[in-house]
Amino acid sequence: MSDKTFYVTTPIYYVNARPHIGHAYTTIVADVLARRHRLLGDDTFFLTGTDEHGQKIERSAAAAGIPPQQFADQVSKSFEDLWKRMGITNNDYIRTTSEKHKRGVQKLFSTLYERGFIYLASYTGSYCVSDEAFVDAPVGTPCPDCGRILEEVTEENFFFKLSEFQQPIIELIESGKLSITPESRRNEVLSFVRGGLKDLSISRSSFTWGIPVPEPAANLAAQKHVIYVWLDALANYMTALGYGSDDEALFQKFWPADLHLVGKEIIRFHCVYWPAFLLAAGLPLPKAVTAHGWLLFEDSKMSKSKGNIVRTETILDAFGDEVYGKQFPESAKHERDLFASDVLRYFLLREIPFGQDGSFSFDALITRYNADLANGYGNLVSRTLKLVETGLDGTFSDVHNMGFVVGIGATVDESVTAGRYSWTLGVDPGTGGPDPLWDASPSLEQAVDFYLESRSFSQAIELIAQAIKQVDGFLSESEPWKIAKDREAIARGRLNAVLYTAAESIRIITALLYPILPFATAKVWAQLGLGDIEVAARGGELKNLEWGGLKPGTQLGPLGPIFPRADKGLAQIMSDMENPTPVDTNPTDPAAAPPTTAPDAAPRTTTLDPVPVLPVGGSTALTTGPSDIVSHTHAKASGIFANESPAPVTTENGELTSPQITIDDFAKVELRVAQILVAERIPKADKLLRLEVDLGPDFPKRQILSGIAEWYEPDELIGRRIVVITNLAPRKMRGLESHGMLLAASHGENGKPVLATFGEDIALGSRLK
RNA sequence: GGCGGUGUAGCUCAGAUGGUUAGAGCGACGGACUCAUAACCCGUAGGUCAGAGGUUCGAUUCCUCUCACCGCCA
Repeated sequence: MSDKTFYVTTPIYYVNARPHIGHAYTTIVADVLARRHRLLGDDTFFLTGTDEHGQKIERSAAAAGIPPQQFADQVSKSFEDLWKRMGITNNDYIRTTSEKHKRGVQKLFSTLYERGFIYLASYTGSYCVSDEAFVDAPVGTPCPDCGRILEEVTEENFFFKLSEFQQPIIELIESGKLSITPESRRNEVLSFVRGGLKDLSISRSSFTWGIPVPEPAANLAAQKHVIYVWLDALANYMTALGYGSDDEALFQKFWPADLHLVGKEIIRFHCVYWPAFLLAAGLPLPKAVTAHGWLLFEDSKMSKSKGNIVRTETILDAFGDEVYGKQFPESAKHERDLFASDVLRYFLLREIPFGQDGSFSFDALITRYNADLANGYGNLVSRTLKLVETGLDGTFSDVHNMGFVVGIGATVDESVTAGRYSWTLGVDPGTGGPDPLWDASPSLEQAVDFYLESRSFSQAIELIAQAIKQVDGFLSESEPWKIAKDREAIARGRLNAVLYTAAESIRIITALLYPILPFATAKVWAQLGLGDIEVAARGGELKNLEWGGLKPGTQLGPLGPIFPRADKGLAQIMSDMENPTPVDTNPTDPAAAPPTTAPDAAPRTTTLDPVPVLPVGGSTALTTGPSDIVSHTHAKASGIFANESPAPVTTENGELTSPQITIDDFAKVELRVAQILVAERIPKADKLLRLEVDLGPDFPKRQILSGIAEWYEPDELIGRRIVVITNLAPRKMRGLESHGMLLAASHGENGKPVLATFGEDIALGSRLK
């Protein structure tokens, strides 16, 4: 093990939302880097975890009717469980509700206070509950960030003297002491800081779900304060290492971090606030912050309100069971998970130029998998090793090189823009020896290393993919299957040479792919007869790769498919898993169903989670962006809400409401008792609220859109028992589907709705008749 | 409104400090092979390099403007 340490972090994920593919993306990137550094021999620490404090969590927990800690425990566990399923190799899992963390945060706060960077002051302004921040926009208007209505809040708060750090931070960034990538993000941060920094409020007294401001500062304030969630959250990077605890050994060893991986939406917190806190506290600063883009589903941003969030579990289950499980019916679930995780890792890193927003779709995932992994890498391994098995009895007699040079045709120079290189194998059918010209070239490994270090994952993989194609092409040209039919000794020597060249190339390629495909490369490694790839990684066998590592006499392991082809139908399966058909208790006459009229129909319909879920309040997750900005192409709120409106104009089908009906007509309407679990505004929709309602254990939870936003605040609705028409045909509004409507009386001139409710206790799901 | 970015083959994207026929992968079509996971290999796509103007012997690559989309800030 080298003396070098490497400390990489993901953001800690906010437990307001359950994990989705965006979280997995960040975590995968960190895992790839951690694995790469471990195999290089660096003493590596990889941290992830969850961010659990704040008003949003407090409110979501209240909505769920459970204490915040219990709420946080449940969601945090869902993240941790997912990382385990995916074989993520984080060294620790930090939770901001842990005692260790709380003490560390209080120490940081105290340090800042003692050093004179914190003062108490009163402030009145527009406050966004969702973002937990004062916002520079009028009270009552939507938050420019997330679209939720701003509230006026007056608070006596502790402030951090951020304004004193403008110059130091500019210098820090310009000098490169703090590296920010991609370049565009760096420029954004710089221009933000140049625009001036205001002192930052770093405490809250309007809620209690947070870490208390410690003595003696706390004594200054009339009320109890909790520490601002961002100060709380950012400190995790140190508290996980024991900062502020009795044992700071890890902190001494690994701090400062080599790399904070973040989503582009939280770059400012990491590149301005965080360095300022550390400068003020007199602590070393992280070396680099790298921001990645967002994952779009097909072409639109994933968001809860659009219902197009892809859950990682869907991919694990679908690829694991439908692809791997079909090929290996006896395989354990854990093995399937790891296989599917590899597929996702490969896709995200290969398909998306790192730093940019990337498009995710099930079709693209399957296409990429089949083309690169099944038909490419997997097939190459398969055809090569089967020939070795049948033609050479599974072993080689000697090291050969049919003119393959594991080099590239350009000098790797960090000043050179990424993307200039292509890997060229110096195939020399004549001499069979490496072309001396190539010897001076950087190796494929060096080139891949360069790209990985610069976080150009797609280019690193592309280079490897080219190598795979080259070897495949070499095999096709050399036609070893024809040589194998000739039993002459000379032919046998040539067969040895051809197949050794291919197999050794595969070994090198496999070693390079290990951080990206830890599960699949382990299988290939074993098939090559090289044993356990994890052992090889720890033993330094996956670095400084040189030709000849595959020793003559090594017997191949048992062969078998690595990447079974995925059927195109898998896309539909995954899509269905994300969009379970809503259970209609009364099947609707299709002819009566109104057409889906939303002009801007979202690519996918809304999601009603098929498994019992925690109700979730807001919609912002750390890595997915400040939320659900509805595209401007969405139509303005209009008459399509008529069916939701209390105004007695028309029904869903446009019938007048006045004519008499029979008891049979009434019997067609299914009314049931429901409880509102989640209520939230839909960005840029003035009238519409999105509700999730519980109809008791016999029915799935469902989403209802209701045009009552002008009269009801979301929070006052949560927990209320209401009446819902459950067999109304689903209707799509603003890209979301509404499955039913709620009953309300119209009141007064402007038709203010009053929700129908009950004076007595009543079981959820009970039918009104 | 200010600053910045992006706009290249059906799709996803490379690329050029300005210069012979603008590239790759995927998809599609044709062919070949049959060792391999119906895979691999070879060939085919004629795209006004968003639009207009300018600089230049010459621009898709530089400059200006326009349009579209996006980001940061206000």
